[in-house]
Amino acid sequence: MLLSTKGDYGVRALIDLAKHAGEGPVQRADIARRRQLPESYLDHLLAQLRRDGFIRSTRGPGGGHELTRPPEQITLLAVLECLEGSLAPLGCVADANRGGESLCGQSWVWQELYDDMRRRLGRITIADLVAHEREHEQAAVANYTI
Amino acid sequence: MLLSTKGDYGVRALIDLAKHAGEGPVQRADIARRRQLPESYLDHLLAQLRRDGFIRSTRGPGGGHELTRPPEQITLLAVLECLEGSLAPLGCVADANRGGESLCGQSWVWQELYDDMRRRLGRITIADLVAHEREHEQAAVANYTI
DNA sequence: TACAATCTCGACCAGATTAGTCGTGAATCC
DNA sequence: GGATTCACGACTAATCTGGTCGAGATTGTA
Repeated sequence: MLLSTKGDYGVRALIDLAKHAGEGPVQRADIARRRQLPESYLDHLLAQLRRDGFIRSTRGPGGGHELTRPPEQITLLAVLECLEGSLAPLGCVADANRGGESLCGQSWVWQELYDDMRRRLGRITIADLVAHEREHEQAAVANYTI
Repeated sequence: MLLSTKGDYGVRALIDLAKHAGEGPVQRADIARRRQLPESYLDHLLAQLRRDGFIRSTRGPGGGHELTRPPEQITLLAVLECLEGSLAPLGCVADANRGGESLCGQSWVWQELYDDMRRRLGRITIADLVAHEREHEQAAVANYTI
């Protein structure tokens, strides 16, 4: 498994924030409820996202979390590397890409795959994910009214 | 990290067997020495490869391990799925691809990436890896003689 | 038949990671 | 002052990783 729930949950949380952008801070409890995430675990993920500058948080009544940038400027790649660390498929590929040295046997295979994956994830933004989610809602509504 | 050392070591072992195909059984100790793997750990990997029909093993003096098929017919995909289980990047993708049900939020992204990776790995065989290794040896020798 | 070489298989283990929970404290608003 | 909300670190249980070890089965050879 390339990703743990950290990446998954974290992206879901950012989608939620993006969807409520411009409405003031969004509370942790609301994110957790809407996205079905354990709130106290979400806390850790938000902390990481804050440290890396994806969100800003304010305390006290009416406080909560907000994106620091428009969702069009937040790539899936950046978010996942923030929450998961390197996405390299194999240790030796990660080493090599951090200026390390030896590539292991089949790493030419992995390097290609890795580069391609990063390229793709670098082109997808949180805004894309929100758009996709909205489409699905639309579809659900359409089904409903027929 | 998508892969653990299991996949890595297992592939290395199969490359070794492919390189010595037609010379009779290859001993675990020799594979371990040549490929720099812990022998008793390699034991487990060979057991798994045997259960899945990639290799055949014989005991007693002169015994060892051999490929059951020509290396051109063994894909990297098959080997890795044998040793690592599903290569799906995310749990929900694995579920969906085993006839499961719900795909999670961003899974359209992952499904595409996953399909592409499987296609690629399905086209690479152990024979390709051996060829690649031989080339590198050639290159090393060439450097030497200059 | 004895013995040595090999694989076979399961038990065991230490350390890391994952996926959390919980509690205390700090900031903020009323 | 009290309620609300985030901040942060300690703690935990379960699982995975990357092994080691030992007793036993099988086979070739002298």
